[in-house]
Amino acid sequence: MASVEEFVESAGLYFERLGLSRTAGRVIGVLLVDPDDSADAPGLCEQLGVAKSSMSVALGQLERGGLVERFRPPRGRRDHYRLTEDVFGRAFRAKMAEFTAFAQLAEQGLAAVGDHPKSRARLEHMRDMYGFMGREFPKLLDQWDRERH
Amino acid sequence: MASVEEFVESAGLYFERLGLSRTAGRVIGVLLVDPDDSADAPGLCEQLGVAKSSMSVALGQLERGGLVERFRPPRGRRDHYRLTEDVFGRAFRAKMAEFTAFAQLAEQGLAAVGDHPKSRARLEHMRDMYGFMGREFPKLLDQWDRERH
DNA sequence: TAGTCTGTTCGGAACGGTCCGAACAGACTA
DNA sequence: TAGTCTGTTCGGACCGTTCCGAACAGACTA
Repeated sequence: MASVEEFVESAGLYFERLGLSRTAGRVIGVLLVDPDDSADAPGLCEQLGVAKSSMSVALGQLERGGLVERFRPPRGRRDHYRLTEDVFGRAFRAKMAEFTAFAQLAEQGLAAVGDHPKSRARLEHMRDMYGFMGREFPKLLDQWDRERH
Repeated sequence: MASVEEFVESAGLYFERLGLSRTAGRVIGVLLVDPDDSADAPGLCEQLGVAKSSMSVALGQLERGGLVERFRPPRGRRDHYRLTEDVFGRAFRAKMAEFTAFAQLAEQGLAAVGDHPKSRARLEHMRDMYGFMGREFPKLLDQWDRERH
């Protein structure tokens, strides 16, 4: 119940629900508990029992998503990967984008629906609520930054 | 760009990313713009071009998730479905649960990892940040309720 | 009771996403 | 230049999910 393997497996599950692939999620799990700050692709393949091609696309996903960054030590031959400084800040900002996207979806609905009062009221409620969250959530992030640093 | 069909299709896409099936998402789209407050299963099948078996499982998902509720008009023979009063409140609360789940994932990591300072610092940061969001987000919902009603 | 209507459950088909091994491209070494 | 190492891309296989049509179960009507 407290082994690193189990944690990595859980992380794979959790991050998969965020839209990542299972492998990408497990990579994040490894990087979270790794005593070193970084890992390299062959090591990750070995540790997770995954082909290097799959690892390549998983790491590409993570890099494009800004969750992981790639670097190469001086005089090194292979890339290393580590979590970006504010992985979690980024994850939260992605959530925020989701809020504004839903507000826009409501706008689309308002543009499409006629002038039925109930429909409009529903969609306006949706727009206002997601808009409110989209505005307030970043403030929460700022508050966290202030209280922490 | 402003037709109801397109809106329903968009809604299907958007809610699919929240973990619903495509069909369930489109059902929500229909219920959002429907001038009446409700729809019945045969009508939804007709409108979305979907088999009634698929509709049955989609509506079951939505009902179990608390997004849609089922009722039967007096002397009626068939069930009707409508969005629950605070669909969006529920959606936000689900997000909140996600936050606390990630805080717990961090706890699991802390229990599994040794005493490597960097690993612990990362995981404690994760735990604290998601914990903070899990505590503060409900307040945001309360604030919204107060300002609105 | 037989017939009709509503909704659920089941087995199989279809689809999208992920994975693997192999081929490939570029950088470095000898 | 030939050989080695690292990382990417490609085609095919696999897996889980969602869908459909059909069979089923329950409530109501005549």
